[in-house]
Amino acid sequence: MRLVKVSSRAHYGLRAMTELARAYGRGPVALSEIARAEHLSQGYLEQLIAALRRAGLVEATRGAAGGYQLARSPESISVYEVYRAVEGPIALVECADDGYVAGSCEREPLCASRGIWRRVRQAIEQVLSTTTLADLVREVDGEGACEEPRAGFIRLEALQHGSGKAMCTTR
Amino acid sequence: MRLVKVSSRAHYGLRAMTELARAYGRGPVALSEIARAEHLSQGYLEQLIAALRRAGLVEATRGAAGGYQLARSPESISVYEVYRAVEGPIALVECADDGYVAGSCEREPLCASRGIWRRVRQAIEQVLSTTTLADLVREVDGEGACEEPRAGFIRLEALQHGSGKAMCTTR
DNA sequence: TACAATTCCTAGTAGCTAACTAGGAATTCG
DNA sequence: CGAATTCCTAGTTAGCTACTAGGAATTGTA
Repeated sequence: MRLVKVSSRAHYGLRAMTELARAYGRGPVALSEIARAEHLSQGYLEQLIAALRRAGLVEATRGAAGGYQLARSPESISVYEVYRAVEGPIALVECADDGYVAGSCEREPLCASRGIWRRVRQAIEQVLSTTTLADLVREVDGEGACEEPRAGFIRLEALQHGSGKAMCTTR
Repeated sequence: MRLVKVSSRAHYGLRAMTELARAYGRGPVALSEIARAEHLSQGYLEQLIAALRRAGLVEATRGAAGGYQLARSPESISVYEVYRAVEGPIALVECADDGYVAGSCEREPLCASRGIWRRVRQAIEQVLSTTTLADLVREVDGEGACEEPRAGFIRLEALQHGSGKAMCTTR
């Protein structure tokens, strides 16, 4: 019963990236820490962060005391980039998507429903590409959230012991 | 590999509605005719149009020579109404959706990813609710498409014998 | 009055895929 | 050396979307 939905890949991937944005400039953060802070499965997160790494958005440091950090500043990474890295291009309906070859649907010239999906897609892309990780973090943590590193991982540690309340999940 | 996608319910439902918009003012159109024109499964379409009827968007005439017609003019029916009728409210991520009860996610105060999904949802709703069936049909059929009923079901008949090319489907 | 064409309703089903889990190899710090 | 990490690939499972099937009720037409 849900028409347009966001997969957990995108949701989790973005959540991981906001954690890295918060820790920007403080060296690598281990995946276990992110998983704990965001209450996500570490194994699953591994796959998502691998995609983010391949896209050049995060850098990994292997071995003990290793972890991940943003490859660029939070101000320069848009949510759209994160989205594409973990999910690929937005695919609403094939005939209104990016790779669509004009004419491959014979109904095309008379199809009255195509136009709207194109516009919806563009609206989504617009919002995603004009918002950066820094925007998201600032929105919640307040001004200066990304600029001046505070002592320790305040945000990360704050939520460690869940109260049993529901977490944000896809479903 | 698709992050945001439109279900076939919405896509098909909208396509059926654009056909009804084209036939507006000419009496009921049988489902078999719509199914043929849009190359959709009639049985599946039955379920979709039932939802549209319950939502008060179409009216049914039972019995022989029966069929469906728009309950209101194409100018007064937004795509958003169609969407909601067949799919329910837009549900991107539970914590950013309509029925979300503030505070039910304990991460809420620190969650930096919520904001963006709310904005994406609003952008989608904006596009959907400012576009009417008449807009869609006019876009494709040209000016006057919905105003002056032409003779016969030109548009409906035009595509009856498929050339074997791929049709617009969800996948 | 039959019958053909339609709407209406419910239940089932099959295949896909998202969301994980498992297991282990490679790397690096202490 | 060993603990902690990243890295990689191959399952697995449960849910859901997109149907199909079957039949009852309604109504214009011959």
